Amino acid sequence: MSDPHALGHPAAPPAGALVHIVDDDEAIRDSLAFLLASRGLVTREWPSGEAFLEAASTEGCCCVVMDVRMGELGGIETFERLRGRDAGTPVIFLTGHADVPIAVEALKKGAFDFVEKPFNDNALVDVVIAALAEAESRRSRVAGRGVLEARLKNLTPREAEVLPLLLGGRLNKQIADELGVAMRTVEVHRARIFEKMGVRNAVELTRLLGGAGD
Amino acid sequence: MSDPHALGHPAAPPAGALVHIVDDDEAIRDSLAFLLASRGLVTREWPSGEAFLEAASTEGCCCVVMDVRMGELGGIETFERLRGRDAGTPVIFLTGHADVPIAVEALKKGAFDFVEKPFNDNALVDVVIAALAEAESRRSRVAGRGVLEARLKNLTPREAEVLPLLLGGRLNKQIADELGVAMRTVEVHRARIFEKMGVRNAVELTRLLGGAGD
DNA sequence: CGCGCTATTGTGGAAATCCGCAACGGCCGG
DNA sequence: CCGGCCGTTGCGGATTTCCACAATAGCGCG
Repeated sequence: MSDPHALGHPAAPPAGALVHIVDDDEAIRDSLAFLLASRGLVTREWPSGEAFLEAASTEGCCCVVMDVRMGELGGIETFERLRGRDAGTPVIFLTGHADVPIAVEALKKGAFDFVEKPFNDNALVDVVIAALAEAESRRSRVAGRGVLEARLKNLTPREAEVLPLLLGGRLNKQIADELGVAMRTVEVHRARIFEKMGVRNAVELTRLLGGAGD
Repeated sequence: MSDPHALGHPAAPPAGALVHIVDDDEAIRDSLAFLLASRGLVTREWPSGEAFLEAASTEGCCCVVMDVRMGELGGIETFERLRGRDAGTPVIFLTGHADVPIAVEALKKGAFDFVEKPFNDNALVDVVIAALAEAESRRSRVAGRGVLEARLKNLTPREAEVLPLLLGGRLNKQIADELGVAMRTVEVHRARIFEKMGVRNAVELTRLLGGAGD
């Protein structure tokens, strides 16, 4: 097992972070919870993939440590269902069986890491802390995108029509010709777009949206 | 083993594509070469990681199919050295030993795929073709970046100084104040930047460079 | 020394952008 | 019916951007 996204030794976990432990073996769950708690991490135990999916909230900053092999619903399948509803939560798989295709599949599907038992305690905790940092990073990105999308949704239909033309570097005169309106009208739309998007000019808007206004 | 980056059934490989086969077992090399040739792929065999690194050119569109365990220089180490000099060539690892940590490590280090022997012939060919498509895609991206960097290098020192200010959405007057020059001077630099970067206005420039002018 | 390049600056004029103020018409909901 | 919102347009004026033409000074290289 390797140190996955090592940027140096992982620091303290984000505030309010939670580690979900999903395993049908109670002894293992408890043992993991004890280990993580001894490093100041808050955990929540789940006896099955179903239980986890049914009742766990992954809204706050959290990650999942999950066994690959479980009763009805296996770890990989649980992971896929989780991704369907929340793709931002990092998942670390544990397995007691050397199974390369499963490991490859999990990682390619986006699992954060894949750990064979028995594992080194310190190394696993480091992976968990790194996963929590990644979870926090993903949340920040998603939040920023949400603000942007809300602002875009606040544009009127006509403003939304002008936006890509504006981002294309067109003159007001050209846009007016294309839409069959007066140049003054384009100026009004333009000013309203800047105001709603919280920018001062076309360059700031372009930096904010890049190619996303197409 | 899974279909890695499946976008549907992989099409024909890019023109001029080459598959490097790196394995110290000659029989396996020949067998692989035969299989890939039967699907119209051009191959080149290498008996060791050293031989491959020393004499192989990875400039054109190509990918590598490599055994994990080899004599002196192992597959993973060969891969790391290759990445040090050319990070764009996709590498597919083959292994006859179930070894999860190695698989996890390889994928996390950026390997394209990891395949256990014995493997399904058709599936392996599909992975190779997908890897070649990925190689082509990476080359296009790198080429585009090269053109951009050449243009940026063509700017005079003063122009390079004005660029980030321009991309920050600043007025010519503000830039002039900050640099302690006349507004006319800023206009000249600005016009020269547009000309050299092949754009017509600040919006086009911003789209081209995004935040990269900082 | 002459040439090319870089950096700077001024003049005058045109085009583009920005915007306050004002107004009109249509649509929708309370 | 009235008010709010959307879309449109005009006027006049200010600011900003763009640029042809012209010029100077400094530096490096053949």
